[in-house]
Amino acid sequence: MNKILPQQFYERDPKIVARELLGKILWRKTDRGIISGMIVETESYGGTDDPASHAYKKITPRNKVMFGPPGLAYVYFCYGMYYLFNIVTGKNGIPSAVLIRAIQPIEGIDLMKKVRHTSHIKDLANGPGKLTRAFFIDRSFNAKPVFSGYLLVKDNPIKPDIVRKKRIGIKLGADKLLRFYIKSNPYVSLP
DNA sequence: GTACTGATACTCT
DNA sequence: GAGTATCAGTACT
Repeated sequence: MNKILPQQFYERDPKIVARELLGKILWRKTDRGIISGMIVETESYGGTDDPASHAYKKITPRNKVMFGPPGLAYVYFCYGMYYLFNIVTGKNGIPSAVLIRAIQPIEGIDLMKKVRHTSHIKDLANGPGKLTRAFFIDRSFNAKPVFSGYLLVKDNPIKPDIVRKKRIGIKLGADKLLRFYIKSNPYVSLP
């Protein structure tokens, strides 16, 4: 069994954490079974110099988790239908987070197919809104740690080839190279 | 195969 | 009251 990544893993610059999270395992226990997958795509948000970050302007009730201690989940509701799953990084008081954008399914594929109403494995979690549905993630996970409980990130010894690209779906700060994904992996959301 | 549009509800101003 | 770190379906070529 792979080791759970410790809280100190997240207590670093979000750009480093986003890169090192690639290839790691996202693990979820539900009352309908175990779900797991490899993280294949992430984006880094944060610092006070990133205009795309929710925490760019000031602290609000919604984004206060980003200012808190590292290793907590930041689940954000967007476009009326979708939850986006982030992990808070950096030291306590510094607002930053890593958005998990895509997962390669490993365990619980049949369960994901039922929830997602598709039989295409590639479409199960190749996008931030899709993966939260496939993993049963909702707002109740906001501010919950990812190093204990029913939603965990585990270590994985592989060393993937990493590509660095522009971020997706945002307006401000869109040209920053803060999106990372595993090279030639078919499960990323966009090439 | 690609391009465009509507759905939808929560949060901050 | 407006904007949003998106997805899926429809309409084309």
